[in-house]
Amino acid sequence: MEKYLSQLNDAQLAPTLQKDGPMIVIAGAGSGKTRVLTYRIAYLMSQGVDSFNILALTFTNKAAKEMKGRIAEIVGDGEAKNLWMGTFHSVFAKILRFEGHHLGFPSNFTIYDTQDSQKLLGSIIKEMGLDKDVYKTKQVYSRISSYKNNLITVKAYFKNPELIEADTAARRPRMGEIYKNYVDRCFKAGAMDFDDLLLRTNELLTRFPNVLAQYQNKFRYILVDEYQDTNHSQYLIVRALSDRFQNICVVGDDAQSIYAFRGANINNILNFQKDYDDVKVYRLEQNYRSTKNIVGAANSVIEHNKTKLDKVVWTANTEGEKIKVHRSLTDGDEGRFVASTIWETKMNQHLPNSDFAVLYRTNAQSRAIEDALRKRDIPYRIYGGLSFYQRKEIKDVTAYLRLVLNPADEEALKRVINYPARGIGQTTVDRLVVAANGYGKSIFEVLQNIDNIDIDINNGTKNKLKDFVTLIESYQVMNQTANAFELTEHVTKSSGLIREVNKDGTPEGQVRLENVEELLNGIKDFVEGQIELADAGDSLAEFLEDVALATDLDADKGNPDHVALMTIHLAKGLEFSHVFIVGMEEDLFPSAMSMNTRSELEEERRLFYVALTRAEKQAYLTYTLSRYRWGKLIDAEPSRFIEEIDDQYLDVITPLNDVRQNPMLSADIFGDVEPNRIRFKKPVKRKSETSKAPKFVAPKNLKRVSKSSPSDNTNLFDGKLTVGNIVEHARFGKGEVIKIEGKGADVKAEINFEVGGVKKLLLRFAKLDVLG
DNA sequence: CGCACGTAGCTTTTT
DNA sequence: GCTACGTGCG
Repeated sequence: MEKYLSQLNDAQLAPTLQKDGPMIVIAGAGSGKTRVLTYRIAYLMSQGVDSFNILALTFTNKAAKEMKGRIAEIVGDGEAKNLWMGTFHSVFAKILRFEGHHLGFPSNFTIYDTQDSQKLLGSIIKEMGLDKDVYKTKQVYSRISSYKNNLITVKAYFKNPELIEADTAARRPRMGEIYKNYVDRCFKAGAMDFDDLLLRTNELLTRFPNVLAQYQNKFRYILVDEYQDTNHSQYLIVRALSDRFQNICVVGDDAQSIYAFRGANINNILNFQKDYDDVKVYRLEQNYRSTKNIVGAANSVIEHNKTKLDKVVWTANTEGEKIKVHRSLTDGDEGRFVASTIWETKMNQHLPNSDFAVLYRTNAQSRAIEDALRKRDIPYRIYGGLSFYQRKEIKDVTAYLRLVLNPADEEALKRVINYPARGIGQTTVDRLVVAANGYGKSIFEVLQNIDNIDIDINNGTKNKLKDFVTLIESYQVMNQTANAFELTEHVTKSSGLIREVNKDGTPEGQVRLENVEELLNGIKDFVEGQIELADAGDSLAEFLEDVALATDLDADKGNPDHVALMTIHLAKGLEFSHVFIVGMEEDLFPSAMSMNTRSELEEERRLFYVALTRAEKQAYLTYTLSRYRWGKLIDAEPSRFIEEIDDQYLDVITPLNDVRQNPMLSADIFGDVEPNRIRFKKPVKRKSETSKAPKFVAPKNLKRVSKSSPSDNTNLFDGKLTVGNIVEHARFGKGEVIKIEGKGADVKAEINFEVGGVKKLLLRFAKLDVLG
């Protein structure tokens, strides 16, 4: 142990050696917080703390796995194995498998992913006969998600007039009913969504004091990584579990809080000291990762945020290279610049591909980079995006498997009952859903009793339904003896899935087939891994849980020497020698959708801070003058974040000739380009500025009926408005109707939108259906 | 009921 | 530019 502790500096050593009591470690980027966590756990164990009594919550399962690996190196495999380590979601899913029966859930409950949840909400909205353009599934889903993350149950919702009023004002008065139906349907299907894993854990710990006591007693030492990204629901779980022993260690960096959009509450870390008595505060401020230039640049950026804890990150590392800023004409050029720079740098300096990462704000940006890298034969891997397990063909296979384990799983059933096609149409499924709701049973139970219930389905279809039930039941029988791999292989073949995927013979079909094969290989590895660990429980159930909670980062396969392409969010916690941050443009980064409030903009800035601090030696910032978005070329201007970096850390490398000599650009676009300076003037005047009419974008909750061009302000809308109504606008958020004039077909409404506290924008549009 | 075609909406980030 | 869903015909 001493050997390891000697690797720590004094600042790191202090929190590592504090065995008991509440403590917070505020850890700057690259300051070795993972090392502190790792060694602290090992140290606890060396001090006689039983590994069964330690709970460590991490942000990704990959982080947990790596940390466990390192701890195993110190204390040995056997001991490390007993640690409870993982994401909030995976740890509490496990606990809910044991304890969920208290809440009426089966141990084999399904975990609904976002897609499942949204599909279910879509059907509920349809069944209730609501307008799907007003009740958009995505918006409804995120609303419900935020209720759950704030522990607002259905009951609590109906007791809260403010919430009801807010939803009514947003023209969704029946949100509460949707919420109730959704929760009921999930419960009946034996399913929990991501938020339920936390909400139901809270419910469990609150309603069953003996269960709480049991886990308080078990988890005597609790460590939470990335504490700045915990939401209210997670916060309460941690508080409840740590309440008895108060041995709670949270680690985080307020400057790297980037998940407010999914409910993370930065106040959890800002207020930690108020939550427990006698909290020890530690600060890790020395950065071991990056050069002085990178650390300096990152500090100068984060200075612009008002909300932050006191902390000065510094480094003893070398000055290093300045941050290079590069401008391109289009996103294609940007990609080519990235690819050629990677190529030259790795050739000149003999570096592996894995030293390079390309980070972007949105997944859609990966395409141009990808194309350029492919042309240069530079191996790359895209992380995130549509993850493997979300692909259609994979979800089809796992839906069968889910149904085997939990036949009540409504979304899985709807997915495969007619795939591959077996003559069971939408009408039949709708009738089954109605019957299931009527009888208070699952659809599968209705199917099993199809002859004994009153349902309008003809005999031919009934027989097809019976065949389907027999098929699933045969899989259930097989699952009692076969392992997950054998079962899955049998399912894909006998259900006709393989045939279906294979039948079109197109290259895409070929890829889908390969994906299914990859899934089978994955299951095989999983099963074999279990046998090795002598851990063979219900292999299918465990595999499905892994799938449901897998992040793309977790699976590392293929050629390990590749350039990494990912969103900045996904890059948190990682480091690379050379980092390209692409798309440094206004409206993209910061995102157009995150500039309405100071706190949103500050989160974008923290995101940029995270991006910059991933780099060890060299960072590049690239922006373009125009970029393809929605298949259209649109103008772009440099991100304000470039401007916020102190000049001394920047090196503007765009060769001026590149721009001047390009026939596509005349000199007057840029005027006289000053040497070695970026011009933040808009390169081209946009239409919206020159034309007199205000740019017209449809308010979100008004349905467009006519098809006239967007610049035309005589669009016809199907919407009901009255003065004072709140309308949602595609770009600026909420606005208030301040005036309505005219009659019948010539009604005009003026709407005032507040942007960042300032009344900025006035829109006019016509031909509305006006109330009152 | 199944398939082909058309169109709307999308692109902020994820467990 | 792509995808997912809706519509209309066989």
